[in-house]
Amino acid sequence: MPERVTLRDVARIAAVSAKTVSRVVNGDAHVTPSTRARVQQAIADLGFQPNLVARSLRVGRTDVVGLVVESLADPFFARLTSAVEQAAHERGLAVMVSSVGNRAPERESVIVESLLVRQVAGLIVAPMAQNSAYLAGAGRRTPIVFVDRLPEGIVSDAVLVDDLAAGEMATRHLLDHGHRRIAFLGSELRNPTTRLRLAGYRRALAARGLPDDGSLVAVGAGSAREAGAAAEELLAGSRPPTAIFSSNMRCSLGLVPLLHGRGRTDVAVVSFDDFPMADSLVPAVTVIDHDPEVIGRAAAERLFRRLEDLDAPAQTVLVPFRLVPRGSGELPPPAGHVQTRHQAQDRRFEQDREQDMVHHAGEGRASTMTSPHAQEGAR
Amino acid sequence: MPERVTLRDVARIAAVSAKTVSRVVNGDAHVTPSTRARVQQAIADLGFQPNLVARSLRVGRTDVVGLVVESLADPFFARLTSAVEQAAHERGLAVMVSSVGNRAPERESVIVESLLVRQVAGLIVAPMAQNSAYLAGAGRRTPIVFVDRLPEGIVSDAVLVDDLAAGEMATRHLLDHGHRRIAFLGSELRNPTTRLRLAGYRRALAARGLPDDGSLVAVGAGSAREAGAAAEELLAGSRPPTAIFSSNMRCSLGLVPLLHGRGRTDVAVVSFDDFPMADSLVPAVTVIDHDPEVIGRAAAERLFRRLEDLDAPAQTVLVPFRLVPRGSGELPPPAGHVQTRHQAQDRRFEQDREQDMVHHAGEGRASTMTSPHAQEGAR
DNA sequence: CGGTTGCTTGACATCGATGACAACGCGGTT
DNA sequence: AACCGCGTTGTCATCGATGTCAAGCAACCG
Repeated sequence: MPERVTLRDVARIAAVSAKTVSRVVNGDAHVTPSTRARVQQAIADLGFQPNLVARSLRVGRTDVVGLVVESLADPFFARLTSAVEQAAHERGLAVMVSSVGNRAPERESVIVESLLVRQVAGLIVAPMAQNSAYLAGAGRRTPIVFVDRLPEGIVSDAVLVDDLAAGEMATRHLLDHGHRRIAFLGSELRNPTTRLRLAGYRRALAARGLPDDGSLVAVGAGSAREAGAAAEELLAGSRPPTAIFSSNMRCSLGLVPLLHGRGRTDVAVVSFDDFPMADSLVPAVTVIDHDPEVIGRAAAERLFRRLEDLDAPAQTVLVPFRLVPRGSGELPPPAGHVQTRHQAQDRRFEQDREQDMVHHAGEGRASTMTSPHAQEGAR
Repeated sequence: MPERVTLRDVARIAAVSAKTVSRVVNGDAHVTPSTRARVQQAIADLGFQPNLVARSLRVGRTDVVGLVVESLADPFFARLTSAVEQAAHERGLAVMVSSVGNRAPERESVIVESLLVRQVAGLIVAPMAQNSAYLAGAGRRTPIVFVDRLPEGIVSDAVLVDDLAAGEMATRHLLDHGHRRIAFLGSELRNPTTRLRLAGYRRALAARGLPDDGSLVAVGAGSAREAGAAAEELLAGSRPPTAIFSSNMRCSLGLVPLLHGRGRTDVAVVSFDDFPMADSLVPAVTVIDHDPEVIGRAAAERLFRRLEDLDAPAQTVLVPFRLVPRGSGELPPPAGHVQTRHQAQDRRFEQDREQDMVHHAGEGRASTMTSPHAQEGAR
């Protein structure tokens, strides 16, 4: 077992003090070229590598950022993680990831604490817990950026897509293609994301004066399988929907195979979240695309800036989304259901919301961006 | 900014020494119930949380494992990461991930070193570099488990699928369905995985006395797009293949959409690596399925055992794979090409290799498992 | 009742690096 | 020649926890 090489070993070989070695290692200018060379030679000879744990203890902070997501097996979070990792790496920071698992939102606080005791410099959290107030204390020491979901009970930096506007756009897209019975398929309602997308769905219906038919709203599916079952039930109803807005990827991964399996590819579908192969199916699946890489990078950048200025007011960053028409969302309702037909058929992207939006949240109140931005979607 | 609470603060409040607080925190039995209670009270009052960085410095090792993969955006590695993270979490270990990116295998050593200086307790590495000998020195201090690819130039623990046997099985499957002109689609040949799968392909052909036609081997595609282009070229040849063995997911994600786009779904396809939606396409895609979760967990378990016994001989663990027939791999060659037709049509899994194989590598030589196991696949 | 055992508890050094501050050497000034 | 200033280098303490070892104390024994 080779011995560990420390600063002092190098110092001894180079016949200088440990402090001087430290200076060389850290690129301090106050070292004469000759000593510097001697030290560097000794470092090379011994293969010295500084112990970042010791440095972290001394300087009181690590160069590690913590990332808490629901599941790394979920492609959305995987790509988000990938982007965070890349951005961090560019700044010389490492990333510790922890996944909460969709079973137990209450595990979130345990996971977060396990990162905090490891003295991470900052945290990026995709909150599962209904209320993130428990993080308020921690957030005073360790900056936290929330992603994907707006945290409740805490004012902090956040990076989000405008779920309400996106939900509204998806629904309006189906309305524009003549559908009047549009179902909403979603996961747990305790998830704020689902709630906002549902609110967008309802807003779009209301804008056309359509009733909000509770029998068309199927929420609670925790897995793709359950989502498929929920969809099956919807279609088996007495007045089945002619179109379905699937409000997240998990739902879509349940819904789409079901439709194909049952030969019901006549049902129009818009999926929130793009997914692999969505464009190879027949018909290809129309999606709301929001790029997890963009979200991840934005969150990382936000965190970096926060690390440089701990006292700036909290900011909420909204990242762009767009609707990608591919076929499934442009299917007409069956004859007898058709009522009107709008344009927007051949445009590659119905709307590309190139918002570079940055909102400044007030000191004292939670930042909110639901109302102002949901409006813009109107086309 | 709230002050940092340390052991000594707790000690002062509880009127004991720092050491005693340390004992309570670490569950040391040699503390009387009454002092223990007093200390616990003080800990609770102050909200003390131990500083793991300081502890790590003192005990000389962190409770973090490092994971190096090609790309977290790749679902295979994402799921592998997820499994590693879960297994680690169960042991109270954190995970630092770093992705190398497929552009620059030479970055691998930089990434590995950035984890080593952070004093990770162990490493799990999916090697990109052609030669991993540079890790030999590091591996003496920090245990390393290689996954997915057999490292070259170093003897170490490894967790792998038997790529050669799997490549052979995929090819034989196509042969069994009457194909005689079978193409091989793969990424860079410097990747040992690709090389082994190609070797399996050739072995299967040779076993039937078929020539190894170089014009049917398309390798080098670095992206899905390139794989699609390569496939297009194959099909445009004068004697095009009637079947294609796509040797990894990236290739499949290029190949399959291309075939659908060109209306060439008559070409038989077996894909190495399952991918989302593979079973919803028409025809559904026959795949060699090897579970990244199983690999990840196996690698983590291997690492844990290694951490407990640093001197045991290196082990190579082979994880099971299976061929999942779904349609695309069972397509017959077009009339005039048909020669024979075998059975094995309706069995759900052609073979489920429930190997729980553990190989013990000799001390002095690289562990190899290519020859013994490739044989078993014969059916 | 002295000595021994056994348990609880504390003093101190230590892990490896770095911040604060001082000493030192050298050249230039008056 | 004594002094000053400046840049290089070293000494020492420190970050927060834990291993070592010994002191302190009670019970128990002969």
